[in-house]
Amino acid sequence: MFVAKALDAISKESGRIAITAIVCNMLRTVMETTPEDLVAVVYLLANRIAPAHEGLELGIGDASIIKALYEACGTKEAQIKKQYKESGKDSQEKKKNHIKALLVAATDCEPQYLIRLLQAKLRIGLAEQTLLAALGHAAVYADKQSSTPANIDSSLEEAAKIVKQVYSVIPVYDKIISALLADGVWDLPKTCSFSPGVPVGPMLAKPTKGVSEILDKFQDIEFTCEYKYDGERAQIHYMEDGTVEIYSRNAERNTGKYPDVVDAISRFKRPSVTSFVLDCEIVAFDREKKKILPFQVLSTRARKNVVLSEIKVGVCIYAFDILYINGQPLLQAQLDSRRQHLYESFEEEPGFFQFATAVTSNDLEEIQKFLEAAVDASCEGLIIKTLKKDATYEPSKRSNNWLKLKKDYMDSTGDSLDLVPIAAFHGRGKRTGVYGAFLLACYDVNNEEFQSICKIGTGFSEAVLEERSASLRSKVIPKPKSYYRYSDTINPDVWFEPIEVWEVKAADLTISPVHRAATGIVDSDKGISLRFPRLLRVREDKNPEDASSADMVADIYRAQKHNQSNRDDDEQ
DNA sequence: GCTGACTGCCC
DNA sequence: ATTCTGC
DNA sequence: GCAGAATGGGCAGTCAGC
Repeated sequence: MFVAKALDAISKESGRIAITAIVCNMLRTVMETTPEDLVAVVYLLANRIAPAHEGLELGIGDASIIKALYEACGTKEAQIKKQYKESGKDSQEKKKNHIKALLVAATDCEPQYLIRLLQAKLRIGLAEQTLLAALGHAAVYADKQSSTPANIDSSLEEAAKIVKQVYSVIPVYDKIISALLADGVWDLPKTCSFSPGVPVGPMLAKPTKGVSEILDKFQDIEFTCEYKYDGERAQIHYMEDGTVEIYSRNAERNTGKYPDVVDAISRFKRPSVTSFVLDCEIVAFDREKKKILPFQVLSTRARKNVVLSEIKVGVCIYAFDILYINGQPLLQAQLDSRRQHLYESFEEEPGFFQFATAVTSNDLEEIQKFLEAAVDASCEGLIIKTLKKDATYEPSKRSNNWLKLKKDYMDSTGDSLDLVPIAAFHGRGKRTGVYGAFLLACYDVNNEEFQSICKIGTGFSEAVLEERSASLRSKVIPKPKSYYRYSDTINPDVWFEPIEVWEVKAADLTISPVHRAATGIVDSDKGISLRFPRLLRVREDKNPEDASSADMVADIYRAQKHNQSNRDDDEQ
């Protein structure tokens, strides 16, 4: 099959330029021969079946693929599973071969079905941004009049930029492609542009290690600081006809999850406002105690067809930006002007709708204090934003105009623990042949046992991952030790002797349904786990018995803002 | 009707 | 989410 | 610095099997 061959060619290339060229050529061919197929081909390459906000999903994951392969080829399931996980590369190949073989043998609708299986992850170095660039390039070639060979390269670059920009504002391939085929790239920003009701890619922030780095990056620029709330990013669209849509960070339609938010709009919107697009964070909120609740509480909310009267977790909207007001897009406006619109157009209602707490200062100590205050108010940290210059809203971009500062990014602060790898999982893709993730444990001194606390799979350079895999491979044991505490549902590929100690950083500690650290100390039968665990370094100087103890884990958990039962234990 | 595995989507 | 890496 | 690809905890929703 034509597409399959192209994918194969792409997977053999590593350079983005080469990949873009292959995709571009494929798209050109389709445009010239069967333009009506272009949308389908693009969706195929994008690994999607519909725009995110339309909420279609496949419901096919690894487990189903393994089973399907089993049923289709009659190989033993266990064997495939083994190949698939154990020797990733081999199994990747085999899997591909299986699918290839099936494609060859397939009839009628089968190929389509099998290709869908592939959709889980393409992992061939082609993703959205490259596809968009290729689409732009292909459109230049299709536009015979304008492209003079002399400046073809800059034309290609410009076209890629246009397509990416347009996609960030209206992420609907169907619309972009039909506009592209009808009127070409150069007019695309006019023929296909932002429209209320369609989610805009939310602007993202770059991680930053400390206040001094911020002052460094924003040397002569005016900037402002805001609390970074720990909830769910939301983009609220309010249309002229009164319709409301709420979109997630990844452009999923969340309207049905937040009827309470929809209901509150008429109260916090000023009467003069006839339409808007609001950028905000939805945060779980205890209105009786007037307290922000942890993300984990927010995530227990029902997600589909929620009925207003049955809501158990109240929610407060923290608004921080506005992209559209009364028919006028504000994406090109500077933040100070967008903020002015924001403050003028809405009214705060404590516990329901508030503006993100903000301070404008360039004093290191003041910002440091503001960060402390943010953490004290149950926030993750700060977002620091340019205010008047280079301060437009840049959809989908992790722009330098927004920086995020969290306590756990800073070298000197944040929770770091010393933990013992007791098991591992075979890596896939570029981790083939080494372990892809490890199961970590703390040490319970009292019971002399190692209790699982989290898995870890990030923070390793390739070299370190190679070293640790080699080192631990010689410590594999056939069965877990009797003094390992873990859940049966974990199912690692290999178990280890307790030998090494790794220093691990985390953003938070959470009560876990699966991990066993400190079980019986803060909760009678649930353990503690880590949020966003990553490897800092290997502690060559420590023995497993010197790892963080269950008691220490419990202490760190209790020290977290959210978990303090009352305020009496705070220092004066 | 309940349970557990799987999936998708939040972070 | 966080992190690393090829280009 | 971008883009992509490794990987984390944990929730509700879904569905097969008991």
